[in-house]
Amino acid sequence: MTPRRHDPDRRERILAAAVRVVESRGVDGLTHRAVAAEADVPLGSTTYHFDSGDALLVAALERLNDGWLRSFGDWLAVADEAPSLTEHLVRFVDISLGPHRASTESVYAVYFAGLNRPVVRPTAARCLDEMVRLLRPLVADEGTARAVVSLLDGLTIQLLLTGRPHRPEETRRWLGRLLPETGSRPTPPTG
Amino acid sequence: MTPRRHDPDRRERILAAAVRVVESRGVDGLTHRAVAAEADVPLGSTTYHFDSGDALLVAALERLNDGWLRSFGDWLAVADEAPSLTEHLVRFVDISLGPHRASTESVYAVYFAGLNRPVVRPTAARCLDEMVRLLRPLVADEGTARAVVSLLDGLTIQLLLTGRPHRPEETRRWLGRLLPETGSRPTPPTG
Amino acid sequence: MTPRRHDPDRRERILAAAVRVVESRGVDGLTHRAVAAEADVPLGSTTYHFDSGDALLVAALERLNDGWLRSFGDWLAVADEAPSLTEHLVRFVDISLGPHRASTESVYAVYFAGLNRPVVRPTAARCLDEMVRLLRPLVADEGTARAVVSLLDGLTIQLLLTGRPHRPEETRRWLGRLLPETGSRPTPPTG
Amino acid sequence: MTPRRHDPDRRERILAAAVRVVESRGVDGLTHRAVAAEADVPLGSTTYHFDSGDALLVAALERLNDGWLRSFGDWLAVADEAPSLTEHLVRFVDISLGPHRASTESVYAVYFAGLNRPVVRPTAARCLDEMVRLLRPLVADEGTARAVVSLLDGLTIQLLLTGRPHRPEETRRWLGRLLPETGSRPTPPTG
DNA sequence: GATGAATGAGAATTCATTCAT
DNA sequence: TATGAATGAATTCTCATTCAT
Repeated sequence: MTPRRHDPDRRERILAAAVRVVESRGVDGLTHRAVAAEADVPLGSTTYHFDSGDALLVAALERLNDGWLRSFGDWLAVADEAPSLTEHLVRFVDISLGPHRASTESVYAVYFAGLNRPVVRPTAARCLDEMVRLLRPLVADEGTARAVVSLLDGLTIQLLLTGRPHRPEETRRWLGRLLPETGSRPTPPTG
Repeated sequence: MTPRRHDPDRRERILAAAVRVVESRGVDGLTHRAVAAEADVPLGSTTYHFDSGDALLVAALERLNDGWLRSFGDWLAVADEAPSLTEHLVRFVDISLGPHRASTESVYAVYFAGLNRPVVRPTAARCLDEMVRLLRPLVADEGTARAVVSLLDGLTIQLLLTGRPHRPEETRRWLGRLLPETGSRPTPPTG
Repeated sequence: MTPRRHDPDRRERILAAAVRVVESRGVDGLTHRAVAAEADVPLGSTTYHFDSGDALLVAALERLNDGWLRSFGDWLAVADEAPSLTEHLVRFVDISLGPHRASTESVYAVYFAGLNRPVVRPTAARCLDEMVRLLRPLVADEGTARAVVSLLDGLTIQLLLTGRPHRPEETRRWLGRLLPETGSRPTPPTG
Repeated sequence: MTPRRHDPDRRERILAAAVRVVESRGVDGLTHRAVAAEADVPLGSTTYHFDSGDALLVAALERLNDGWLRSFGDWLAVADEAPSLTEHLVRFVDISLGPHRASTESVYAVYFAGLNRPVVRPTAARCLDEMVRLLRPLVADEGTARAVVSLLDGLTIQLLLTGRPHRPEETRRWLGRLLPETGSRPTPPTG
């Protein structure tokens, strides 16, 4: 480890390292020690900036979520370039399970952490709520958005766990049932 | 701890204790020591019967799955008493999130443990595949079964994490889209 | 923590906080960090004003002693209003173990900290010597004063540790043996 | 550290080492690490036998007490060889502060620990009660025994802390006031 | 077979202190 | 002068696993 007495971005570098640790070793592998090694920083430095394991965990998972939500938002932002929302989402699943599989696994690991540890539950919940919020303007109502997110989550988890290849035509079939796209514009939110 | 020399059900009791440990402390809390304490058995006894941590983990999660699958299977077995399959599944979600919430949380913890640890991935996959297999005879085809399981999983996880109350009419609405029950009998599997 | 730049009483406030920390968490709980939190002051500020742990410890214990000695002195100052010195001291024990129990425990913690840590030994010794000095004018000679302080200390410690209730008539009985009050005035110090 | 796979007296040796650590470094210096080093045993071995710091502390202090109480008991057992009980106790103080000063300091450190930490309070209380019990048959009543123990404790603490030399004639003077030895045998307990 | 004991690794955490600003 | 940041050393504790009996 290079000694570095004055290092203004220390906290930032630690956090980035924490994310990399989660991505490479899973949520359980996130320890102060692992992060210190990954960030090339003394152990005490990690505990200085994140004084408890929970603090480190929550910060890392928040950042992971942010990245995922940004991707999702960016993707939805160009939904109008696709033939249909269904098609656009099918493609999202495809990418999530293909080139982005690693980060997809990490995000679903956040859900897991949320089930086991009360401290991260808000983080996991925020991720879900935010996905719904991003999807909302493109569909008929909030219930639809929630259902679509549920189906996407359930499908993705199933495919991640069973290792079966993604069959876009299946995804299209079921998403289509939830999103009967009539050609009319989605109803804007009333609130 | 009571000494108990000739104890033919030792292995069985350890396993039952392991399940209780997972249910009460989560997957991360499953350690030889915790199980030994819960089973009122010496530490060495747990390592004798399950010589690695993974062995213990997998055995416990398999058993958890079995319990869950049995519930699911039993529930489906009386599906014909319900007004419709949709209605029957809505009710299942209701129960899962209500009286059975604790064991529901445990089962989803198995899923996500599967994401983090390769050794449990087959266990988690088996659970999903088995749910599909149980549902298959009641729906049009295997794809439908998979989609229904996905939606149920996604919905349940969403409700567990956000803490929102279950709204049966919403669940009914979306399940109904996947299961357009026409009154005709489901197509039997062709295989 | 409220930023507070020009704060002339900073040192004073840190010291007062240190005393509160000793009273609430014991001598072992006295750390720079705990004091910083209690005083609502940055950590660096505590190390600036008290550059070593020993300095902080000694300063806090000195102040604790001062408070105790002031109480003891004030009490003795009105000894002539009591029927006898014995009676007055019995009452002091009563109060020490009753309403003032918390601060009594702290002061005896100072004594014993003196046994463990050479740096505080002078502080503890000063407390004892000062009690003797305060008592001296009211009794026959310095030896008597020392014996009375010894008995009071021994009794108090015994009652604190065993949790037995204070029996004033017992205290009166034994103090009376050391202080055979004949009605004659105490011999003034010869020195 | 010599590896020693099978070591039947391991626990015993750890405990003995713990006592030596308390005697040499004080109660605060008693850590698993220090004990491991002193006992020439791996760290894990100390945590195996005494799984918490409190367990180690209590065990060590109990043993320290036992040694002290044995000395005190042995000393009292030959009280009839002395000119008087007072004289015998004066001599005990003399020895405690002289050749046995180190172990005397340790025992009073147990008192200290009792004030600060609830877990050792019973140990400290037991020491006091046991001293009273040992002394009881030699004096008029239990109150006398308690008073004598109080005075001895108070005196000893005072001398340990102030560093003043023991003045046997003073001790004799005050002990004599509590123990007006009339030559008659002490009243045996009525219980 | 069964198990108490042993062990080494690694976890979180706390801390006094130093240093750069 | 004051202080946030940094750091290295300790501490407790938990654990999976191995081993001798």
